[in-house]
Amino acid sequence: VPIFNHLEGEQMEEIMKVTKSTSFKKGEVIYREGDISDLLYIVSKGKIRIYRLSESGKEQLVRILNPGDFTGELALFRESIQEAYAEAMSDTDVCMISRNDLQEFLLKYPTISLKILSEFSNRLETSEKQTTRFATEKVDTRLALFLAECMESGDGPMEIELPMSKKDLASYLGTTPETISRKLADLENEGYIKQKSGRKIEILDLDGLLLV
Amino acid sequence: VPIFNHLEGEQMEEIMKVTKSTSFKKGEVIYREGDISDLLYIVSKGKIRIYRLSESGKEQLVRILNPGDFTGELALFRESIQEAYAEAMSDTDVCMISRNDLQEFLLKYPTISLKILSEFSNRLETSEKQTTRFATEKVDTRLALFLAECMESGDGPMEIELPMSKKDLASYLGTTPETISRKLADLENEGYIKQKSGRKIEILDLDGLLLV
DNA sequence: GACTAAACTTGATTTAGATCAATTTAATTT
DNA sequence: AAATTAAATTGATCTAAATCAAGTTTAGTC
Repeated sequence: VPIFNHLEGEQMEEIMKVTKSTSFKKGEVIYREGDISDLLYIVSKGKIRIYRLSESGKEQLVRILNPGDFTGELALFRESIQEAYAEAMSDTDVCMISRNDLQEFLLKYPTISLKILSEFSNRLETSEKQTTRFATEKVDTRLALFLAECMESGDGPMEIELPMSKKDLASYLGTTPETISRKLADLENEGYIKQKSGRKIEILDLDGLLLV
Repeated sequence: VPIFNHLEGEQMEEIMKVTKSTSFKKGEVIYREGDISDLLYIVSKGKIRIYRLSESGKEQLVRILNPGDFTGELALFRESIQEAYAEAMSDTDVCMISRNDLQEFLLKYPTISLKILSEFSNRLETSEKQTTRFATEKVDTRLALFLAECMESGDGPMEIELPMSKKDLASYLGTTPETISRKLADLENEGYIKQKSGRKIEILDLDGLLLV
Protein backbone atom coordinates (compact mmCIF):
# COMPACT_ATOMS: atom_id res chain seq x y z
CA VAL A 1 0.00 0.00 0.00
CA PRO A 2 2.11 2.84 -1.35
CA ILE A 3 0.75 5.63 0.82
CA PHE A 4 1.59 3.89 4.06
CA ASN A 5 4.59 1.78 3.15
CA HIS A 6 7.09 4.36 4.38
CA LEU A 7 5.81 4.02 7.93
CA GLU A 8 7.48 2.17 10.76
CA GLY A 9 6.17 -1.25 11.69
CA GLU A 10 4.65 0.15 14.83
CA GLN A 11 2.67 2.88 13.10
CA MET A 12 1.57 0.38 10.52
CA GLU A 13 0.17 -1.81 13.27
CA GLU A 14 -1.78 1.15 14.54
CA ILE A 15 -3.35 1.72 11.17
CA MET A 16 -4.13 -1.94 10.67
CA LYS A 17 -6.13 -1.82 13.90
CA VAL A 18 -8.67 0.67 12.61
CA THR A 19 -8.83 -0.91 9.18
CA LYS A 20 -11.78 -3.06 8.24
CA SER A 21 -11.73 -5.57 5.46
CA THR A 22 -14.59 -6.45 3.13
CA SER A 23 -15.09 -8.47 0.01
CA PHE A 24 -17.10 -7.67 -3.07
CA LYS A 25 -18.28 -10.15 -5.67
CA LYS A 26 -17.71 -9.48 -9.32
CA GLY A 27 -20.12 -6.84 -10.53
CA GLU A 28 -21.01 -5.52 -7.10
CA VAL A 29 -21.12 -1.76 -6.65
CA ILE A 30 -18.79 -0.44 -3.96
CA TYR A 31 -20.11 3.11 -4.04
CA ARG A 32 -22.26 5.11 -6.39
CA GLU A 33 -22.86 8.72 -7.27
CA GLY A 34 -24.64 10.51 -4.47
CA ASP A 35 -23.34 8.22 -1.72
CA ILE A 36 -22.22 9.94 1.43
CA SER A 37 -18.90 8.21 1.52
CA ASP A 38 -16.60 8.66 4.45
CA LEU A 39 -14.34 5.74 3.74
CA LEU A 40 -11.03 5.38 2.04
CA TYR A 41 -10.90 2.08 0.16
CA ILE A 42 -7.61 0.35 -0.47
CA VAL A 43 -7.65 -2.55 -2.91
CA SER A 44 -5.92 -5.63 -1.61
CA LYS A 45 -7.16 -8.14 -4.18
CA GLY A 46 -8.95 -7.85 -7.51
CA LYS A 47 -9.80 -4.96 -9.80
CA ILE A 48 -12.18 -2.06 -9.46
CA ARG A 49 -13.70 -0.01 -12.27
CA ILE A 50 -14.16 3.68 -11.52
CA TYR A 51 -16.55 5.39 -13.88
CA ARG A 52 -18.68 8.50 -14.11
CA LEU A 53 -21.96 9.42 -15.68
CA SER A 54 -22.02 12.68 -17.57
CA GLU A 55 -24.88 15.16 -17.34
CA SER A 56 -26.53 13.54 -20.32
CA GLY A 57 -26.23 10.07 -18.80
CA LYS A 58 -23.33 8.65 -20.77
CA GLU A 59 -20.76 6.55 -18.96
CA GLN A 60 -17.04 7.19 -19.00
CA LEU A 61 -14.42 4.91 -17.55
CA VAL A 62 -12.12 6.99 -15.38
CA ARG A 63 -9.63 4.42 -14.17
CA ILE A 64 -9.13 0.85 -13.13
CA LEU A 65 -7.77 0.14 -9.66
CA ASN A 66 -5.35 -2.68 -9.02
CA PRO A 67 -4.11 -4.02 -5.70
CA GLY A 68 -2.37 -1.23 -3.78
CA ASP A 69 -4.47 1.53 -5.35
CA PHE A 70 -6.99 3.47 -3.33
CA THR A 71 -10.21 5.33 -3.95
CA GLY A 72 -12.92 7.22 -2.15
CA GLU A 73 -10.47 10.02 -1.57
CA LEU A 74 -12.40 12.80 -3.24
CA ALA A 75 -15.28 12.70 -0.82
CA LEU A 76 -12.89 12.33 2.11
CA PHE A 77 -11.22 15.69 2.11
CA ARG A 78 -14.11 17.85 1.10
CA GLU A 79 -17.66 18.25 2.28
CA SER A 80 -19.26 16.46 -0.54
CA ILE A 81 -20.89 13.38 -1.85
CA GLN A 82 -19.44 10.78 -4.16
CA GLU A 83 -19.61 11.75 -7.82
CA ALA A 84 -18.27 8.59 -9.40
CA TYR A 85 -19.16 4.90 -9.36
CA ALA A 86 -16.93 2.07 -8.18
CA GLU A 87 -17.69 -1.48 -9.26
CA ALA A 88 -15.78 -4.70 -8.64
CA MET A 89 -14.54 -6.13 -11.93
CA SER A 90 -13.72 -9.44 -10.29
CA ASP A 91 -14.01 -10.82 -6.78
CA THR A 92 -12.29 -8.14 -4.79
CA ASP A 93 -11.01 -7.53 -1.27
CA VAL A 94 -10.68 -4.01 0.06
CA CYS A 95 -9.47 -2.46 3.29
CA MET A 96 -11.36 0.52 4.54
CA ILE A 97 -10.39 3.37 6.82
CA SER A 98 -12.96 5.82 8.08
CA ARG A 99 -12.58 9.52 7.50
CA ASN A 100 -12.18 10.25 11.19
CA ASP A 101 -9.53 7.62 11.77
CA LEU A 102 -7.62 8.79 8.72
CA GLN A 103 -7.75 12.45 9.70
CA GLU A 104 -6.39 11.49 13.10
CA PHE A 105 -3.46 9.72 11.50
CA LEU A 106 -2.80 12.57 9.13
CA LEU A 107 -2.45 14.97 12.02
CA LYS A 108 -0.39 12.50 14.04
CA TYR A 109 1.92 11.48 11.20
CA PRO A 110 2.13 14.39 8.80
CA THR A 111 4.31 12.46 6.39
CA ILE A 112 1.26 10.47 5.33
CA SER A 113 -0.26 13.72 4.13
CA LEU A 114 2.78 14.36 2.01
CA LYS A 115 2.40 10.93 0.46
CA ILE A 116 -1.22 11.53 -0.33
CA LEU A 117 -0.46 15.01 -1.63
CA SER A 118 2.08 13.44 -3.92
CA GLU A 119 -0.40 10.84 -5.11
CA PHE A 120 -3.01 13.55 -5.68
CA SER A 121 -0.50 15.60 -7.63
CA ASN A 122 0.17 12.68 -9.90
CA ARG A 123 -3.47 12.02 -10.42
CA LEU A 124 -4.19 15.67 -11.07
CA GLU A 125 -1.38 15.78 -13.56
CA THR A 126 -2.74 12.70 -15.31
CA SER A 127 -6.25 14.00 -15.32
CA GLU A 128 -5.33 17.41 -16.67
CA LYS A 129 -3.15 15.85 -19.32
CA GLN A 130 -6.05 13.62 -20.28
CA THR A 131 -8.38 16.61 -20.45
CA THR A 132 -5.97 18.43 -22.72
CA ARG A 133 -5.75 15.40 -24.97
CA PHE A 134 -9.50 15.18 -25.24
CA ALA A 135 -9.63 18.87 -25.99
CA THR A 136 -6.98 18.89 -28.68
CA GLU A 137 -6.18 15.45 -30.09
CA LYS A 138 -8.00 13.18 -32.47
CA VAL A 139 -8.93 9.61 -31.54
CA ASP A 140 -5.95 8.32 -33.58
CA THR A 141 -3.52 10.21 -31.46
CA ARG A 142 -5.20 9.50 -28.14
CA LEU A 143 -5.12 5.80 -28.96
CA ALA A 144 -1.49 5.89 -30.06
CA LEU A 145 -0.49 7.74 -26.88
CA PHE A 146 -2.39 5.22 -24.82
CA LEU A 147 -0.55 2.33 -26.45
CA ALA A 148 2.75 4.10 -25.94
CA GLU A 149 2.01 4.57 -22.26
CA CYS A 150 1.12 0.90 -21.93
CA MET A 151 4.60 0.15 -23.19
CA GLU A 152 6.24 2.27 -20.52
CA SER A 153 4.50 0.46 -17.71
CA GLY A 154 4.59 -2.95 -19.36
CA ASP A 155 7.45 -5.38 -19.07
CA GLY A 156 7.75 -7.06 -22.48
CA PRO A 157 10.07 -5.21 -24.80
CA MET A 158 7.76 -4.58 -27.70
CA GLU A 159 4.59 -6.31 -26.68
CA ILE A 160 1.83 -4.91 -24.54
CA GLU A 161 -1.34 -6.31 -23.12
CA LEU A 162 -4.36 -4.04 -23.08
CA PRO A 163 -5.37 -3.60 -19.45
CA MET A 164 -9.05 -3.63 -20.36
CA SER A 165 -11.53 -4.69 -23.00
CA LYS A 166 -11.81 -2.63 -26.17
CA LYS A 167 -15.27 -1.63 -25.07
CA ASP A 168 -13.82 -0.19 -21.87
CA LEU A 169 -10.94 1.34 -23.77
CA ALA A 170 -13.41 3.12 -26.00
CA SER A 171 -15.16 4.50 -22.95
CA TYR A 172 -11.85 5.52 -21.40
CA LEU A 173 -10.71 7.30 -24.56
CA GLY A 174 -14.05 8.97 -25.17
CA THR A 175 -14.96 7.13 -28.34
CA THR A 176 -16.90 4.05 -29.47
CA PRO A 177 -15.88 0.39 -29.73
CA GLU A 178 -16.41 0.57 -33.50
CA THR A 179 -13.92 3.40 -33.81
CA ILE A 180 -11.37 1.61 -31.64
CA SER A 181 -11.68 -1.46 -33.84
CA ARG A 182 -11.18 0.57 -36.99
CA LYS A 183 -8.33 2.69 -35.69
CA LEU A 184 -6.44 -0.36 -34.44
CA ALA A 185 -6.98 -1.99 -37.83
CA ASP A 186 -5.65 1.18 -39.49
CA LEU A 187 -2.56 1.21 -37.24
CA GLU A 188 -2.01 -2.42 -38.16
CA ASN A 189 -2.39 -1.77 -41.89
CA GLU A 190 0.09 1.06 -41.67
CA GLY A 191 2.56 -1.31 -40.04
CA TYR A 192 2.83 0.33 -36.65
CA ILE A 193 1.37 -2.51 -34.62
CA LYS A 194 0.32 -6.12 -34.87
CA GLN A 195 -2.72 -7.41 -33.01
CA LYS A 196 -2.26 -10.79 -31.42
CA SER A 197 -4.59 -13.12 -29.62
CA GLY A 198 -5.99 -12.21 -26.24
CA ARG A 199 -5.46 -8.53 -25.61
CA LYS A 200 -1.88 -8.56 -26.73
CA ILE A 201 -0.49 -6.09 -29.23
CA GLU A 202 2.99 -6.03 -30.64
CA ILE A 203 4.41 -2.58 -31.22
CA LEU A 204 6.36 -2.63 -34.47
CA ASP A 205 7.18 1.05 -34.84
CA LEU A 206 6.86 3.14 -31.71
CA ASP A 207 8.25 6.31 -33.25
CA GLY A 208 5.91 6.05 -36.19
CA LEU A 209 3.03 5.40 -33.85
CA LEU A 210 3.68 8.61 -31.95
CA LEU A 211 3.60 10.66 -35.14
CA VAL A 212 0.12 9.47 -36.11
CA VAL B 1 -5.39 33.17 0.78
CA PRO B 2 -7.79 30.29 1.41
CA ILE B 3 -5.23 27.65 2.25
CA PHE B 4 -3.72 29.66 5.09
CA ASN B 5 -6.62 31.75 6.32
CA HIS B 6 -7.54 29.32 9.07
CA LEU B 7 -4.20 29.87 10.78
CA GLU B 8 -3.59 31.95 13.87
CA GLY B 9 -2.12 35.39 13.41
CA GLU B 10 1.17 34.17 14.80
CA GLN B 11 1.56 31.30 12.38
CA MET B 12 0.53 33.59 9.56
CA GLU B 13 3.38 35.93 10.46
CA GLU B 14 5.76 33.02 10.31
CA ILE B 15 4.67 32.19 6.80
CA MET B 16 4.78 35.77 5.65
CA LYS B 17 8.43 35.85 6.69
CA VAL B 18 9.51 33.19 4.20
CA THR B 19 7.27 34.51 1.46
CA LYS B 20 8.74 36.52 -1.36
CA SER B 21 6.75 38.85 -3.53
CA THR B 22 7.25 39.48 -7.24
CA SER B 23 5.45 41.26 -10.01
CA PHE B 24 4.88 40.21 -13.58
CA LYS B 25 3.92 42.48 -16.45
CA LYS B 26 1.05 41.58 -18.70
CA GLY B 27 2.09 38.82 -21.05
CA GLU B 28 5.11 37.70 -19.03
CA VAL B 29 5.60 33.99 -18.53
CA ILE B 30 5.73 32.91 -14.88
CA TYR B 31 6.73 29.34 -15.60
CA ARG B 32 6.81 27.11 -18.63
CA GLU B 33 6.76 23.43 -19.45
CA GLY B 34 10.02 21.80 -18.45
CA ASP B 35 10.85 24.30 -15.73
CA ILE B 36 12.18 22.83 -12.53
CA SER B 37 9.75 24.63 -10.35
CA ASP B 38 10.08 24.46 -6.61
CA LEU B 39 7.86 27.38 -5.82
CA LEU B 40 4.25 27.70 -4.84
CA TYR B 41 2.79 30.86 -6.35
CA ILE B 42 -0.12 32.63 -4.70
CA VAL B 43 -1.80 35.35 -6.72
CA SER B 44 -2.30 38.55 -4.79
CA LYS B 45 -3.20 40.85 -7.68
CA GLY B 46 -4.11 40.28 -11.32
CA LYS B 47 -4.97 37.23 -13.38
CA ILE B 48 -2.88 34.28 -14.55
CA ARG B 49 -3.62 32.01 -17.50
CA ILE B 50 -2.66 28.37 -16.99
CA TYR B 51 -2.46 26.45 -20.22
CA ARG B 52 -0.95 23.27 -21.63
CA LEU B 53 0.41 22.16 -24.93
CA SER B 54 -0.75 18.77 -26.13
CA GLU B 55 1.57 16.24 -27.72
CA SER B 56 0.74 17.62 -31.14
CA GLY B 57 1.45 21.16 -30.05
CA LYS B 58 -2.05 22.52 -29.62
CA GLU B 59 -2.78 24.80 -26.72
CA GLN B 60 -5.51 24.27 -24.18
CA LEU B 61 -6.52 26.74 -21.52
CA VAL B 62 -6.67 24.87 -18.22
CA ARG B 63 -7.76 27.58 -15.83
CA ILE B 64 -7.52 31.22 -14.97
CA LEU B 65 -6.20 32.20 -11.56
CA ASN B 66 -7.63 35.10 -9.64
CA PRO B 67 -6.34 36.71 -6.44
CA GLY B 68 -6.24 34.09 -3.69
CA ASP B 69 -5.68 31.18 -6.07
CA PHE B 70 -2.41 29.31 -6.17
CA THR B 71 -0.39 27.36 -8.69
CA GLY B 72 2.87 25.52 -9.06
CA GLU B 73 1.56 22.83 -6.77
CA LEU B 74 1.95 19.89 -9.10
CA ALA B 75 5.68 20.09 -9.27
CA LEU B 76 5.89 20.72 -5.55
CA PHE B 77 4.79 17.42 -4.16
CA ARG B 78 6.29 15.12 -6.72
CA GLU B 79 9.69 14.72 -8.24
CA SER B 80 8.92 16.27 -11.53
CA ILE B 81 9.11 19.22 -13.80
CA GLN B 82 6.42 21.68 -14.70
CA GLU B 83 4.10 20.45 -17.44
CA ALA B 84 1.94 23.52 -17.89
CA TYR B 85 2.51 27.17 -18.72
CA ALA B 86 1.58 30.15 -16.54
CA GLU B 87 1.31 33.59 -18.09
CA ALA B 88 0.24 36.90 -16.56
CA MET B 89 -2.95 38.14 -18.24
CA SER B 90 -2.53 41.56 -16.71
CA ASP B 91 0.01 43.18 -14.42
CA THR B 92 0.17 40.68 -11.62
CA ASP B 93 1.61 40.35 -8.12
CA VAL B 94 2.38 36.94 -6.69
CA CYS B 95 3.71 35.64 -3.39
CA MET B 96 6.05 32.70 -3.55
CA ILE B 97 6.96 30.03 -1.01
CA SER B 98 9.77 27.63 -1.67
CA ARG B 99 9.24 23.91 -1.58
CA ASN B 100 11.44 23.46 1.46
CA ASP B 101 9.80 26.17 3.48
CA LEU B 102 6.38 24.85 2.59
CA GLN B 103 7.25 21.27 3.51
CA GLU B 104 8.49 22.49 6.84
CA PHE B 105 5.21 24.22 7.53
CA LEU B 106 3.20 21.23 6.41
CA LEU B 107 4.97 19.05 8.95
CA LYS B 108 4.72 21.69 11.65
CA TYR B 109 1.08 22.59 11.03
CA PRO B 110 -0.60 19.53 9.61
CA THR B 111 -3.89 21.35 9.19
CA ILE B 112 -2.41 23.18 6.23
CA SER B 113 -2.03 19.81 4.53
CA LEU B 114 -5.67 19.11 5.08
CA LYS B 115 -6.53 22.42 3.45
CA ILE B 116 -4.38 21.66 0.46
CA LEU B 117 -5.73 18.12 0.26
CA SER B 118 -9.19 19.60 0.18
CA GLU B 119 -8.21 22.04 -2.56
CA PHE B 120 -6.60 19.22 -4.55
CA SER B 121 -9.72 17.11 -4.15
CA ASN B 122 -11.83 19.90 -5.55
CA ARG B 123 -9.52 20.41 -8.44
CA LEU B 124 -9.33 16.70 -9.15
CA GLU B 125 -13.08 16.50 -9.07
CA THR B 126 -13.35 19.42 -11.48
CA SER B 127 -10.73 18.01 -13.78
CA GLU B 128 -12.26 14.54 -13.91
CA LYS B 129 -15.70 15.99 -14.46
CA GLN B 130 -14.27 18.07 -17.28
CA THR B 131 -12.62 15.02 -18.81
CA THR B 132 -15.89 13.11 -18.68
CA ARG B 133 -17.66 15.99 -20.37
CA PHE B 134 -15.10 16.09 -23.15
CA ALA B 135 -15.43 12.34 -23.53
CA THR B 136 -19.20 12.22 -23.69
CA GLU B 137 -20.81 15.60 -24.41
CA LYS B 138 -21.14 17.66 -27.53
CA VAL B 139 -19.92 21.24 -27.71
CA ASP B 140 -23.52 22.49 -27.30
CA THR B 141 -23.83 20.80 -23.95
CA ARG B 142 -20.36 21.68 -22.72
CA LEU B 143 -21.06 25.32 -23.51
CA ALA B 144 -24.47 25.26 -21.85
CA LEU B 145 -23.00 23.66 -18.73
CA PHE B 146 -20.27 26.25 -18.67
CA LEU B 147 -22.79 29.09 -18.81
CA ALA B 148 -24.84 27.46 -16.08
CA GLU B 149 -21.78 27.21 -13.86
CA CYS B 150 -20.99 30.86 -14.49
CA MET B 151 -24.42 31.64 -13.11
CA GLU B 152 -23.76 29.75 -9.89
CA SER B 153 -20.62 31.69 -9.16
CA GLY B 154 -21.90 34.99 -10.53
CA ASP B 155 -23.85 37.52 -8.55
CA GLY B 156 -26.45 38.98 -10.90
CA PRO B 157 -29.69 37.07 -10.91
CA MET B 158 -29.91 36.15 -14.55
CA GLU B 159 -26.94 37.87 -16.10
CA ILE B 160 -23.43 36.53 -16.29
CA GLU B 161 -20.16 37.94 -17.53
CA LEU B 162 -17.87 35.58 -19.37
CA PRO B 163 -14.64 35.34 -17.37
CA MET B 164 -12.56 35.20 -20.55
CA SER B 165 -12.56 35.98 -24.24
CA LYS B 166 -14.45 33.71 -26.60
CA LYS B 167 -11.14 32.68 -28.06
CA ASP B 168 -10.00 31.51 -24.63
CA LEU B 169 -13.38 29.96 -23.97
CA ALA B 170 -13.02 27.93 -27.15
CA SER B 171 -9.63 26.72 -26.00
CA TYR B 172 -10.99 25.90 -22.55
CA LEU B 173 -13.94 23.97 -23.97
CA GLY B 174 -11.86 22.15 -26.55
CA THR B 175 -13.35 23.73 -29.63
CA THR B 176 -12.78 26.67 -31.99
CA PRO B 177 -13.78 30.33 -31.74
CA GLU B 178 -15.97 29.88 -34.83
CA THR B 179 -17.94 27.13 -33.18
CA ILE B 180 -18.39 29.14 -29.99
CA SER B 181 -19.73 32.03 -32.03
CA ARG B 182 -22.18 29.82 -33.85
CA LYS B 183 -23.35 27.87 -30.81
CA LEU B 184 -23.95 31.06 -28.84
CA ALA B 185 -25.90 32.44 -31.79
CA ASP B 186 -27.92 29.22 -31.87
CA LEU B 187 -28.67 29.43 -28.16
CA GLU B 188 -29.78 33.00 -28.69
CA ASN B 189 -32.02 32.12 -31.64
CA GLU B 190 -33.63 29.38 -29.61
CA GLY B 191 -34.40 31.91 -26.90
CA TYR B 192 -32.25 30.51 -24.12
CA ILE B 193 -29.87 33.43 -23.82
CA LYS B 194 -29.36 37.00 -24.97
CA GLN B 195 -25.90 38.28 -25.76
CA LYS B 196 -25.24 41.79 -24.51
CA SER B 197 -22.36 44.18 -24.96
CA GLY B 198 -19.02 43.44 -23.38
CA ARG B 199 -18.90 39.84 -22.29
CA LYS B 200 -22.28 39.91 -20.67
CA ILE B 201 -24.92 37.31 -21.39
CA GLU B 202 -28.46 37.27 -20.06
CA ILE B 203 -29.80 33.81 -19.28
CA LEU B 204 -33.44 33.71 -20.35
CA ASP B 205 -34.20 30.03 -19.81
CA LEU B 206 -31.79 28.15 -17.58
CA ASP B 207 -33.77 24.92 -17.53
CA GLY B 208 -34.08 24.91 -21.29
CA LEU B 209 -30.38 25.62 -21.60
CA LEU B 210 -29.49 22.58 -19.53
CA LEU B 211 -31.52 20.31 -21.78
CA VAL B 212 -29.66 21.34 -24.94
C1' DG C 1 -9.61 60.46 -32.36
C1' DA C 2 -7.23 57.88 -35.91
C1' DC C 3 -4.80 53.64 -36.60
C1' DT C 4 -3.58 48.91 -36.00
C1' DA C 5 -4.17 44.57 -34.45
C1' DA C 6 -6.92 41.31 -32.36
C1' DA C 7 -11.19 39.26 -31.61
C1' DC C 8 -15.36 38.00 -33.42
C1' DT C 9 -18.83 36.68 -36.93
C1' DT C 10 -20.79 34.42 -40.95
C1' DG C 11 -20.61 31.42 -44.97
C1' DA C 12 -19.01 27.32 -47.76
C1' DT C 13 -16.70 23.08 -47.67
C1' DT C 14 -14.55 19.05 -45.78
C1' DT C 15 -13.77 15.41 -42.56
C1' DA C 16 -13.52 12.66 -38.41
C1' DG C 17 -16.10 9.96 -36.10
C1' DA C 18 -20.87 8.63 -34.37
C1' DT C 19 -24.65 5.90 -35.32
C1' DC C 20 -27.23 2.12 -37.25
C1' DA C 21 -27.19 -2.57 -38.76
C1' DA C 22 -25.60 -7.12 -39.49
C1' DT C 23 -22.22 -10.66 -38.65
C1' DT C 24 -18.44 -12.94 -36.57
C1' DT C 25 -15.74 -14.14 -32.82
C1' DA C 26 -14.79 -14.85 -28.14
C1' DA C 27 -16.20 -15.64 -23.28
C1' DT C 28 -19.27 -17.47 -19.82
C1' DT C 29 -22.55 -20.44 -18.08
C1' DT C 30 -25.02 -24.57 -17.74
C1' DA D 1 -19.32 -29.68 -25.10
C1' DA D 2 -23.41 -27.06 -26.11
C1' DA D 3 -25.82 -22.99 -25.33
C1' DT D 4 -26.14 -18.34 -24.27
C1' DT D 5 -24.47 -13.90 -23.86
C1' DA D 6 -21.26 -10.41 -24.56
C1' DA D 7 -17.49 -8.38 -27.25
C1' DA D 8 -15.53 -7.30 -31.52
C1' DT D 9 -15.46 -6.44 -36.43
C1' DT D 10 -16.99 -4.49 -40.85
C1' DG D 11 -19.92 -1.81 -43.88
C1' DA D 12 -23.07 2.12 -45.06
C1' DT D 13 -24.81 6.37 -43.77
C1' DC D 14 -25.27 10.62 -41.30
C1' DT D 15 -23.88 14.57 -38.50
C1' DA D 16 -21.23 17.61 -35.57
C1' DA D 17 -17.73 20.33 -35.82
C1' DA D 18 -13.13 21.55 -37.98
C1' DT D 19 -11.16 24.08 -41.47
C1' DC D 20 -10.72 27.62 -44.91
C1' DA D 21 -11.93 32.18 -46.29
C1' DA D 22 -13.52 36.81 -46.05
C1' DG D 23 -15.53 40.36 -43.79
C1' DT D 24 -16.88 43.08 -39.45
C1' DT D 25 -16.55 44.64 -34.92
C1' DT D 26 -14.06 45.67 -30.87
C1' DA D 27 -10.24 46.93 -28.16
C1' DG D 28 -5.73 48.74 -27.45
C1' DT D 29 -2.14 52.00 -28.90
C1' DC D 30 0.10 56.04 -30.68
